[in-house]
Amino acid sequence: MSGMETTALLDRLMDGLDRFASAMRAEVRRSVAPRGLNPAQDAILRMLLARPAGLRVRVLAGHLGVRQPTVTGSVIALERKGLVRRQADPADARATIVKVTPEALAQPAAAVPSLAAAALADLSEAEQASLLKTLIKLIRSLQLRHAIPPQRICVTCRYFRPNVHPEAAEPHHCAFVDAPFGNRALRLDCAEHDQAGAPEMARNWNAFTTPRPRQEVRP
Amino acid sequence: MSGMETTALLDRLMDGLDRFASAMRAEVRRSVAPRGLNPAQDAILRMLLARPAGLRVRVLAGHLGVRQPTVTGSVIALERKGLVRRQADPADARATIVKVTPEALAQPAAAVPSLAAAALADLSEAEQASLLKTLIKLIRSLQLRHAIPPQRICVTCRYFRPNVHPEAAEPHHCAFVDAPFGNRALRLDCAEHDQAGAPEMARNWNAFTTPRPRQEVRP
DNA sequence: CTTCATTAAATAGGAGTCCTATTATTATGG
DNA sequence: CCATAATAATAGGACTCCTATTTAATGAAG
Repeated sequence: MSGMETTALLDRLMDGLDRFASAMRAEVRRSVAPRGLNPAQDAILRMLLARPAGLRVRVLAGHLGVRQPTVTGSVIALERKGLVRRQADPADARATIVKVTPEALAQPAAAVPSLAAAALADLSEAEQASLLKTLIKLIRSLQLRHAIPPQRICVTCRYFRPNVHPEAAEPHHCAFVDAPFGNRALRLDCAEHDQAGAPEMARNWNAFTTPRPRQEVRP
Repeated sequence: MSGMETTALLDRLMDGLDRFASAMRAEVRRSVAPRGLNPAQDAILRMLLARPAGLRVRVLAGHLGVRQPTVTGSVIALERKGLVRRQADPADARATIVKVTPEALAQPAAAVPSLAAAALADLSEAEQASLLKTLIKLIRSLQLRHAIPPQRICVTCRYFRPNVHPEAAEPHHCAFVDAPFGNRALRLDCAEHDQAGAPEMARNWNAFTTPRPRQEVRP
């Protein structure tokens, strides 16, 4: 506790994250503009590129933290551009499944040198690994609080064996590829992810997508 | 180098930051909505609250990473709500200075318990301090690359004496308040900040606000 | 002093993001 | 079979972003 403590540490952390994130956002906006996209469309596209089987509109909304009609709008814009197509879900005729088109798969990812990436690259290896570990903790926390839907991260994976090689530089083990790995290899959205336990989370994670009780606003 | 290395570490870091930032954004949207604001307006307001003397439209645009007409629009919306007022800059009749009104100052900050803040609070003290230090490094990198305008952070301050107490838990020293402090007290936007050296940065930092050469887009 | 390029902000116009209803349709459980 | 819940689409509105243009003030050069 020092005399310098004029702002809470948490506030400064939020500020810093917000600041860096806003720079990232501005860069994304500029880098996807030549392709005729914008950040929301890019986010949908990136999510779908990692899931060739497609996702329901509702699930997309959950992952992006927006409402269903917002996603519908963006998906329609992407459909007009030929990057996405919608089809009825065979398992439920009410639902729509959104998939990327082969054209979207063919488009190479942005080759724009990102200044945010450059800033991250300036950090030491150790600092990068530690930042990734911290980020994963944060994301996991948000999942447990139902603030965001479950990600396909190592920590929740059936194949994940944390710290089984305590002395090694790569203490964790992935039983799927049967290989040891370290913090710097922890995944955030692994295609081979298999949910371990806690199925009630999967059931509840769309809670935040449902409208909450109407605020009484006095004009 | 492990066999697990399917995605570059930098990509995962960007992903993780993006993910947490998007959750923060969604929370901000929901928490400021009852006040009739939205994230962009909130960002302008927070920036101005830390600078009672007001800022020019252009400077605001630079800090937020958006174009000047965008800020003009948001400021007009805030003016309608009585939270901000515009006045001519006495030093330059072309310029407009935007200031918060006493009403805006009177409004208490959001008391909404933020899940993002809770996730950060879950981290250990050491992890929080290390995250703050990393964020400041990242922001400093972005400044040096002219990706964002100079912040009033300790690292660029005339009063900052880094690591003058090498053995102590609070190794740095602030010559303004004449007190030692540690990484967890590093400031991101200090009202007492006084720019040290490198005045050419202050001159160049609006470079990214000026339109860049027109992209040749073949329709 | 007068021109002229530069700079600051506002304006116009357009695509898209968000929201809250509301509606049409399909699923599901007494 | 029918009430209820769930899925997505639609409508309507405020706002965010952009580019391009206009208006006005500045500052430097002849």
